[in-house]
Amino acid sequence: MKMLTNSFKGTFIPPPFKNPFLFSAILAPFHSDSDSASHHRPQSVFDKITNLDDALQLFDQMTQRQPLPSVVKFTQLLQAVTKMQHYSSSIHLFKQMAAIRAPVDVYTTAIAIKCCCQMSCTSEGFAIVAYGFKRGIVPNVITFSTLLNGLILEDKILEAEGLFKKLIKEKLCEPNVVMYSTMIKGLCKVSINETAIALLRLMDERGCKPNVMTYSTIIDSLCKDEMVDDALKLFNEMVLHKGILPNVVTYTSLIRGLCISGRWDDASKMLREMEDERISPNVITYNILVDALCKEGMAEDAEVVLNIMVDRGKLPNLVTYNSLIDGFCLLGDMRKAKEVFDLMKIRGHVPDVVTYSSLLNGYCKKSMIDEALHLFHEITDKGIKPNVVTYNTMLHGLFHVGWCKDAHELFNEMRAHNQIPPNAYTYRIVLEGLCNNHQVDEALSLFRLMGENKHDLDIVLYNILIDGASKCGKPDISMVLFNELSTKGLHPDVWTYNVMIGCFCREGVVREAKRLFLQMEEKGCQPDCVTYNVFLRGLLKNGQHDTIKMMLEEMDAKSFKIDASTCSMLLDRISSTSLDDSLLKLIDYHAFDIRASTMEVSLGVCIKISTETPRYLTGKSPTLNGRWADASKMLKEMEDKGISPNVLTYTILVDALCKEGKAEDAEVVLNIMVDRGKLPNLVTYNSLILTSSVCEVT
DNA sequence: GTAGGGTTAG
Repeated sequence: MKMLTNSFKGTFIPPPFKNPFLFSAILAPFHSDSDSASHHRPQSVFDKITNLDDALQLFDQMTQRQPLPSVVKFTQLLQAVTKMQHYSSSIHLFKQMAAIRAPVDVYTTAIAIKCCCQMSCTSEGFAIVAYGFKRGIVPNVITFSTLLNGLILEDKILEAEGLFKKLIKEKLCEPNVVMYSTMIKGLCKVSINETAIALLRLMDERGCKPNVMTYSTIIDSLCKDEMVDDALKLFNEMVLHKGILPNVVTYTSLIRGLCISGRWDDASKMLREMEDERISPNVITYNILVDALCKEGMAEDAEVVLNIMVDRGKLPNLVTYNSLIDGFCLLGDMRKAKEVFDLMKIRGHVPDVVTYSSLLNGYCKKSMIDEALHLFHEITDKGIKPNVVTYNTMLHGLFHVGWCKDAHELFNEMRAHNQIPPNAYTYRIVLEGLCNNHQVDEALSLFRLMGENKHDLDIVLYNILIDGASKCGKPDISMVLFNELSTKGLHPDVWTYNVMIGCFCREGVVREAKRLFLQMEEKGCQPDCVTYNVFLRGLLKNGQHDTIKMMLEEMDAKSFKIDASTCSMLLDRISSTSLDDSLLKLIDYHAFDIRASTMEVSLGVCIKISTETPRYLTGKSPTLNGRWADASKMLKEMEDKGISPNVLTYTILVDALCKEGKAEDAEVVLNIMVDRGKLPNLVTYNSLILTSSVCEVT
């Protein structure tokens, strides 16, 4: 709080009113003793205050009046300042009121407490309660709800729960629907949805009826945790059993939940349903659709949504444009991204750090490093403060093109200024960047330095290093790191095991890989699809064919799919007759979705460099479904980098084209690969044959 | 006459 007050320690020199008309309007009630004209006034003249300077000057006038204006006038002024979100000013005014013994009551203190809470200083809010006590102000359910909300905003859920229980136990106030809803929000914030629902039941039992906000809070939380079906169940209960009408927020949460679960049809049904109920989607609803479509690589569809919203009179805002720009950047379509960028400026929106970070990401992704660096400097020139995401994006871009020295300098700049401290992602990007550029030793020494600085040494960083060391031919480092996990109190996760199994297989120590494979299950870490694929490739590579059949059967039982490179290896071994071709039956070609996830794995090198970049930052995996333009660009990019496509690369293209019904194009690719001296293999022909036979039947 | 809770972006 000292910090807050310090910024105000100078004397108050009220600036001239920006709006003289407003000045007289506000002062009018104080000049006349008669209130006869009061019913012609709007509800409160304080509503008319639109800027802080006017409010501060008015406050100054009020404090000089004799006698002082009523507590209500002061409270209204304080509320006006608070509504403008000038929380620190509100607190300052409240303190001035206290200093001059201006009247305060339970309403005034509630506003001041809210301001403290909004500034993440809930403890100051409690101090105000104590101050109020001294002046005979008894906190009520609103005061406590505000404090409860403050603790939740600060992520102090346990303390919030403690306060909530104390209030009930000591009968300090009777919780009402707002207080219950606030506590429910806190529980939802840490994803304890079951407890939140239990509290919903409890309040009902205690005779406090939940309302649409209470339900919406839980529905939203379930949606965020991708438990949309549970959310829909609760939605039905609310509407059908409790007769509570959903509103735009309820629908918006559900639509978002359906979108993130990829349930586009259901999302559009829900949109129709809400419109049938005559609830208009608002800007947020539309923005969610725009954003979800962009994240799925459907920026063009998102643009259609944007135009629909304009048609319906809902003006897109900064968030809308930022999502769309990001969407086109993700697609690598910088021309469209720039087009939207220009459009938003024409329509009067000022691009912010998010806008610029997206564009930066787009340039980095396309290896347009000069453009990226130019933009990076332009951001500061425009007076926009780059944030940690901006820096992370730039760092990622520099590593991606192998400019390790520049990346290192930028990283040092971040650390030196301490204005923008690196976060967990920064360290991931830097360590991974160094490893990808064969600088494992640098990565390792940086990592050790971080340990001294007591940075979060999480399992993800270990995974990056273990993998990096192994891939750079330093398996001994991988082993050391893996073995020290337990001394750091860290538990290997499925990634760690996958990386280590891959490491042992690479080194030809299949026995050790197998030991880990068995160990992970014992330790409660279930092998995933990647584990099986990695291990299977290890077995194939090292000629250990005896357990392969069993592995394939296990994968089948768990519905894990074989990825492209495993499949290719397997077929290669079968065709070279060292493996029983009855195994072919175990490879389900129809289930072999080579287009999307497999493509990522097989084109690993390229994808790592480019497509994964933005998704990596958001923690989601890329989807390349139907992104032909991108695929072809990627092919060009890899050729530009001197990486020749191999049989697998071509086969993926052939298969993807076949699955899209473009068998003729696939045949062209087949001819190209032959021309370039890459011989089509069994999978290549199978893809083509499968398509032709389907065509003939239908 | 004056106070509290739920939905969107990198």
